[in-house]
Amino acid sequence: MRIRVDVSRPIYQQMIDEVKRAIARGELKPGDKLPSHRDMAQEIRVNPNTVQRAYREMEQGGLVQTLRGLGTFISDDPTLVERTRDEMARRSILAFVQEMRALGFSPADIVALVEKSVNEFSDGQKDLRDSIQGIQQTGVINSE
Amino acid sequence: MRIRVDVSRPIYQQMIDEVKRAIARGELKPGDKLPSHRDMAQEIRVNPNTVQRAYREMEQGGLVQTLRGLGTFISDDPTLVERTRDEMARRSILAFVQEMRALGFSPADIVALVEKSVNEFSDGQKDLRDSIQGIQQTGVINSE
Amino acid sequence: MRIRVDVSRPIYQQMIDEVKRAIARGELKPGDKLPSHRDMAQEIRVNPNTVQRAYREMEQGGLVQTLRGLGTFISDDPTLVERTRDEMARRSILAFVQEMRALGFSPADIVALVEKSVNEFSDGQKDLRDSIQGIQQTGVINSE
Amino acid sequence: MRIRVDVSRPIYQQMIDEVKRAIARGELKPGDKLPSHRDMAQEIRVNPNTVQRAYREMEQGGLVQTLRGLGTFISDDPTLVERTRDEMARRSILAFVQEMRALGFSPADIVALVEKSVNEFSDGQKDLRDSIQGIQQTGVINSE
DNA sequence: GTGGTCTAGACCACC
DNA sequence: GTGGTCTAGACCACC
Repeated sequence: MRIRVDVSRPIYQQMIDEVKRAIARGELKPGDKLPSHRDMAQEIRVNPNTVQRAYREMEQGGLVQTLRGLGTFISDDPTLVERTRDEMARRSILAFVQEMRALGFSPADIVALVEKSVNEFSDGQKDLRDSIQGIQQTGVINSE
Repeated sequence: MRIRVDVSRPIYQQMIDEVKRAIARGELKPGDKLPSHRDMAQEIRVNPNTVQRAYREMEQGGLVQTLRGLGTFISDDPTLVERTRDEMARRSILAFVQEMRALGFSPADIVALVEKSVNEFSDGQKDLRDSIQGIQQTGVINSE
Repeated sequence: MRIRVDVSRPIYQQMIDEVKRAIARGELKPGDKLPSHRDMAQEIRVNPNTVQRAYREMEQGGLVQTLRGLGTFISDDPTLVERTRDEMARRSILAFVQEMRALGFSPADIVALVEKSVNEFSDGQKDLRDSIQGIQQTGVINSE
Repeated sequence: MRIRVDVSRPIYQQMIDEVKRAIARGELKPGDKLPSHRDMAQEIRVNPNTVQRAYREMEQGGLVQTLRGLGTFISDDPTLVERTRDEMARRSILAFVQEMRALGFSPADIVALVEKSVNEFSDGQKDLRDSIQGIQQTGVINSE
């Protein structure tokens, strides 16, 4: 048996994922300005260096553009939203299918279960979301 | 935009989830003995009290049985594996569908993508698993 | 012959029993707030962790509800008082009948003795209570 | 609300009660010899002074007789068993009726409930006893 | 200020 | 050696 305890993903990676998710969902649009790393750091109560690292890696990945003295902006790339959405979706699907296979579900089972779940899933989503005990949050920032 | 940084789920809950996953996958079978809380604590480098709390809550949830002086054992309940598998699957599906909907995929999209993914999915993937998840682990224990 | 010396029930279990008794007697009502675990700990001179454990187990048992940052409250469940009263009564009766049987009294004796005692029992006895039990108490808290 | 936590009755009182219970049940008979206080202390892992105090108080209460150099013996009083049994029963009944009244049961309720319980209560007693989670024991001595 | 988690470590009961 | 209880105290999240 294997028991794993993760002490939590590195914060800068979590931040990158959150930005990607926001882009994919349309909550952040190309051209939008991110808070300065100092502001961001203060709001989510994280070391400014950590934010800077997240911004730096996002820049290297083409996700954002940093203009000295002006700030950091979501890249003005017309394919960005699409690409990000696909990446996030691919990751999601892969992890999901792997987990379900590991639990012993056949491909047919998985499809059937998702089909059933997706249909029951109408407007009540937002409410369902809160009822998931899964994720504890440390800091939440609300810009826009 | 919302940036969330999770501090990671409580260790004792992660431990419970890992045990549930192991049961659901058949890696832990009814009657199997878990390491003593002291051993487990040492191996995953966590305080014995934390392990004990995980064990205690699993006992209260009927997942394990504790015999004083003997140890803690996976419950010898014939429905346990099935029930646990179902619970884990339900959680997995719910989280997945919510994420995909948040990314803007329609129910039909989701089903189609899962269908496609599931078919491409052969057996060699087990190995890919560890390299993908990107989860920073503190301790890993391998018993049995 | 058997001489037993009990080290006394665990403190957290005694606390749970006391709360159940108070609910069953109507001294604590659904919606009532319990003292914060820190206050309670100080007043009955017990470690805050011990109180927290009692509160946590009561929450898991549906006896109380905990609202983060607000406090711990007796569950607002209409059946709670009734259910708790029944549980406490059942425990009381069972222990009593067992003791009497062990002392060699026949079922008929027991009923007769209780019948006699119950009739002699007027209302002034509430006051006698504390002077009789002979229980050494450490801390007593009086809220409300 | 009142929350009481008893740190446990004084051990010497518990010992006296256990001896009374054993006499009342016929497990200890007039003339029987009790272990020396040193032996008793060792077996139930209690300070010899504590045992000595219990023996002293039992002697003062006429329950036992101590013959220097010979030991401590259950009093050879023909009425002892009867008297002790009555005392234990009276205490039991009183505590029980008070508790039930405090829980809001009417005299008629109490009699009815006891009547019902006593009838369901046949031979399975010993087994029922173990299933009560109430009492934790520290030391158990088995003589005779 | 409220609850929640976690560590460190003592001491006990049952084997 | 196994689990169970408890203390002392740190640090965090949510108000």
